[in-house]
Amino acid sequence: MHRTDLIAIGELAARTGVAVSAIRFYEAKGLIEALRSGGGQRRFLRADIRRVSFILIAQQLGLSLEEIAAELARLPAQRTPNAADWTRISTDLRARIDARIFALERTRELLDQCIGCGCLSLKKCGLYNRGDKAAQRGAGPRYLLGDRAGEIAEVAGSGG
Amino acid sequence: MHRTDLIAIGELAARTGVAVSAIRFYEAKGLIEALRSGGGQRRFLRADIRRVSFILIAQQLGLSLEEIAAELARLPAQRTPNAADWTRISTDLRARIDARIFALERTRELLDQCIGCGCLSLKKCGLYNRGDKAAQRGAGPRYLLGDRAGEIAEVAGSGG
DNA sequence: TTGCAAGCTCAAGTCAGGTTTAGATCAAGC
DNA sequence: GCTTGATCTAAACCTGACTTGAGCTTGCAA
Repeated sequence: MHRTDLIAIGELAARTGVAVSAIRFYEAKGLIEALRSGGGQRRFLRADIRRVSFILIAQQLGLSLEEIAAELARLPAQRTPNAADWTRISTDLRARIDARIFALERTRELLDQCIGCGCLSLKKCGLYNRGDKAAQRGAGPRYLLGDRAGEIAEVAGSGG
Repeated sequence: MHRTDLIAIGELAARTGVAVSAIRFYEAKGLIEALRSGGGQRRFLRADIRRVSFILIAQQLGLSLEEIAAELARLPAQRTPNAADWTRISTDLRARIDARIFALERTRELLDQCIGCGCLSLKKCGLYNRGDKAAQRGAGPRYLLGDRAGEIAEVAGSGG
């Protein structure tokens, strides 16, 4: 542990490619924690570079910040995720990807049937009927309920 | 053409499973058009049931309302999309699905490599380096730039 | 004719994931 | 000691896709 083990927010930003404002935002959301200098400036551990990079990866895989926070909360605070942690987490993530691929393949099948018939029929079209189910889930913006990525998986999974 | 060829907003909502407020919203955005009754209430053509169902399907495939509006604008106004229209459009959509599946498969490959090594390394990790690129795209919420669904396709497509 | 569900408009609110701005303070080099 | 650049906080703003609410009108059936 050298004295340079603590880094400023600007360096963390530079190292991860994330904007300074985003890092503050992540801290506010509880995804990362910061120590403070005498003058009140944030000081991060080098380990936080990995934490932030994990956030970026998980985001790419479609997790919301809330879900990411939940994953990170399972790690010992302020510790770099080690190989075992990462294996567990990334195995979970892989299952998500598998589900999304499966759902898209199912969507493609349905679409192929649609291309064939050209009907866009409310009664018969598998694609439409999935949308219909989604719409009947109740109030609230469907977008926010996860219909962008998650919905397709769920509906296809439940046998449309 | 019976006299019941025109339907009220409530019926359109019921037939499509979309909230009345959402239909008004779509009209405001120019995705659909409404005639008006003597008293000023909206009256839709039955064909609009198909238009709305198309909106739902396209949304499931990740198109924004703006993109959907663009697709719909290419159709003759107030006409039911016919088989030829639908074939063209759905073939386009199929290409999108293919791209997304491909991108996810690539992501899965990278993740599998990661599971093996457990490094989460900034230098070596394919997943992380993609995130890094995304972060460097400039200002604005990455989420809104299409990184939720589109980004993965683009980055993987451009040869990672 | 009355009663009430369904419809109308317009403005404002919501949610995620941040960015931007303003005005003040800190840290470091010369 | 001074200047300059980095950082601080708090609040406002942004996009997309809607919903909610207030206050008022239509339309249809009994």
